[in-house]
Amino acid sequence: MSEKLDKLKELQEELSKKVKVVPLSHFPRLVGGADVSYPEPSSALGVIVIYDLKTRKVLEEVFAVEKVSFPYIPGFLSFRETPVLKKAFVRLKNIPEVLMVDGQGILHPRGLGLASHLGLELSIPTIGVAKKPLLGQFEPPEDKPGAFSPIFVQGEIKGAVLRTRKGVKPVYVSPGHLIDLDSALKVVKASLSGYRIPEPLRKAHLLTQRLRRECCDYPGWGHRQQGRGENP
DNA sequence: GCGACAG
DNA sequence: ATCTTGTCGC
Repeated sequence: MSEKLDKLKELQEELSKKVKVVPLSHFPRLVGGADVSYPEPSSALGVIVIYDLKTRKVLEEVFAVEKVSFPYIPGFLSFRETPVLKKAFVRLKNIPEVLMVDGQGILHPRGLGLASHLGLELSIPTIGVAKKPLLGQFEPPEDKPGAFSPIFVQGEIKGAVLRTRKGVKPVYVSPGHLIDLDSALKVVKASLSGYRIPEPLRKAHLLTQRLRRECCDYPGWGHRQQGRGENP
């Protein structure tokens, strides 16, 4: 009954070999934020927001709805959320230099968290920013914004616990694809704006929740651009 | 065997 | 993730 997962585990191990952990060549200006909500148990709503680090404003927002085709199983989140996020991604006019994803990167049992899997399929740099730990050994970081401590997995540093705000629970950062931990931390820190969640992801999450209730599904859906209030 | 376990 | 209001504290 669970040989299916064994098959997927092999796939993850195979794909993880293709993940590149390297420093980002240039500091990014356009940072994306990707998140998913569920208007109903059978459908997923994916959102990607493009945030301009220079102007500190949202440049573009896109979303997509897709039937859920996989259950939530810790360690296999990417098979559930990657489809709808890819669908939303192709609707972007502006391609982000790096995409922050709500979930783990290489800090995963088989080195292929949602951020890594998505980055691999999109061939763009991605960063995993999770609100809870999935695995690893670490010490709590100091209660000061920007403070962080490494997360070890079998003696190797795979990510970091980052304090984004004083007196608030930290977030778990790890490289997704085409980026390393140092670059990832720099980007996440530069994307903070006083809240626990970095701005690109926070904006994506807010939109994901707003659209979830605004009843969905009708022609003309899927695209939102700066300035204009609604859909083209 | 038991507990943990991203969203 | 989702079901859900008020309340305590910086």
